[in-house]
Amino acid sequence: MAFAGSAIPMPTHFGSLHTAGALRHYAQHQEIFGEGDDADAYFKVVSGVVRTCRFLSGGRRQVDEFHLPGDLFGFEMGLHRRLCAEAASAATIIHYRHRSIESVAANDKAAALRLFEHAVRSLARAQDHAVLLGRRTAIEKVAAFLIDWAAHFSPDEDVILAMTRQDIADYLGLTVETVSRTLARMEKHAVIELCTARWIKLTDPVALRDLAS
Amino acid sequence: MAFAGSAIPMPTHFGSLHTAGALRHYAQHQEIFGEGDDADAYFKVVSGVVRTCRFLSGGRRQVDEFHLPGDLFGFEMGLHRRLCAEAASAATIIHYRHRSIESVAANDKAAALRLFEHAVRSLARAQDHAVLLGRRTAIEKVAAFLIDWAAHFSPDEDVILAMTRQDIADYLGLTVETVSRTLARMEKHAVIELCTARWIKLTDPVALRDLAS
DNA sequence: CGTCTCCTTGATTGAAATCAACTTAGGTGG
DNA sequence: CCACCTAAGTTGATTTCAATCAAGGAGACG
Repeated sequence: MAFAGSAIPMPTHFGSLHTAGALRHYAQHQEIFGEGDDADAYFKVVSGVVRTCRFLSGGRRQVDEFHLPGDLFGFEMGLHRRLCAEAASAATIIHYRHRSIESVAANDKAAALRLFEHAVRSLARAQDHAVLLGRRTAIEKVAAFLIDWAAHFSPDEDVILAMTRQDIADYLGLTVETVSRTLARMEKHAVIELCTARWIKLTDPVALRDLAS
Repeated sequence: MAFAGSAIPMPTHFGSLHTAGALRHYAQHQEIFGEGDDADAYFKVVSGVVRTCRFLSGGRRQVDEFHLPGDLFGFEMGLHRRLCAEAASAATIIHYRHRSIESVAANDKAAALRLFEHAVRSLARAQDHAVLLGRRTAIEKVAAFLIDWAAHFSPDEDVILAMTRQDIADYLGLTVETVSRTLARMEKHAVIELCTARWIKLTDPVALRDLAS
C-alpha cells in the first residue's frame, strides 16, 4: 500500500483524480476484484496476464478478456463491478484508486477523451467476441484466438500461451477437451506445432488464417 | 430527404454538430447502412425495429442488437461502419449527419458525456450478450431474450414480437428451428402461450425467469 | 385463388460435451 | 538432486443437444 522508496508508478494515461498507484503482486488464480464489489479503482497490468470474467450457475464461466502488461482494466461506469478479475498467471498490477469515473471525465477533458476511446475500443472487442461465440465453429474459434494472441509476438517469434486450456475454453465458449483436440487436429494438419503445451510454432500462418474463416 | 413542412425532427440528445434530421422510411429487410460504409451519420428509430448485425462466410449472420423507437444507433469511432444496420420490420428513422464523432465530443462537453454513457451502456450490453452466446443453452437463451423483450411492455400487457424467428435465432446464435422448438416446449410446459407466432402471453413469468438461469 | 414468406414439426446427423483414464510437467520438500 | 504430489493437459468412448435435411401449414397480399 505504501509507496516504495524507488519507482513510484504514476499513470501516464488518465492524468487526474487518483492517488499514485500501489503495486501489488497476485498469485495465479487469485482474485483482484469480484462481481458486485465497489468500483473505486482501476488497474494496470505490469507483468503476467489478468482475465476478466463472469460466472453463471453450474460453475460455468465466461472469460470476457485477457489483459496483458501495459493494459488498463477495471473501469466501471456504475458503482459496482459487473465482472470479476483474476490473475490468469502470477501477475503484478498497479492499483489506481479514484472517486468515480464521472468525476474524472467531468474535470479533465483529455482524460475524458481517453476514457471514451477506451470504452469504444472495448465495445468493438466485445462485439467481435460476440460474433465469435455465436456463429463460429470450434476450429474457427481456436484459430481466431491463436491469431489474436500471436499478434502480441513478433512474426518470427514463437507463441507462448500465458493461460491454461481452461481459460482459453472459457474465453471461446468451449470445453478444455475440445480446445485440446482442436489444437491437436491443427498440429496433425501441420498448421501449428505444439513444442510444449504452452509453446506453439505457427508453422503455416496462412492456413491458420483460413481456418479462422 | 427534404424537410417536411411540418415537424422538423431535432435531436434532443447530442445537441451539436449536425444538421437537423432527415426522416426516412425503410421497408422490412432494407439496408440502412452496410459494413465498411462511411460513418458520417447517426440515427434515431421513430417507429419499427432496426437490427445491427455482422455477416460471416457461409451466409452466417450475428445480430448484435435490436433498436426500438427512441433508440439511437450508428455511432462509430472510426471512419467506417463495423456493423451493418437493416430494418427488421418496416421502420421510420431519422438521419443525423455529422462530421466525426471526435469533433462532436471535442466541442460539446454535454454531448461528449452522453456519447460516453452511450458507449458504456453498449459495452455492458455487448458483454452480457457474449455471456449469453458463450455459455447458455438454447432454452436459457430464448428465455433470456423473452424477458429482455418483455421489458418493453407493461407487465400485464401481452408481448408482441417485432422480428422474425430468423432474427431471434441470429441474435441468440441458434437456428430458426431451434427457436421455434424451444418456444413450443415452453408452451407445452405452460410457461408461455403462443397466441400467434408473434403474439405471446407470459403465462408464468417466474418459471420463465428460472429457465433463463 | 395462388404465391410468397414465415413458421412449425419430424427424422436424422453431427459437432461438441461429457465421462473416464491416463500422461506430462512443475513445484516442493526430504 | 530426486521422488513425490498435484495441477494441467491429452486422448478415447459415449452421449447429447442443437444443426441439418425435409416436408407441410398458416398467414399476408396482390
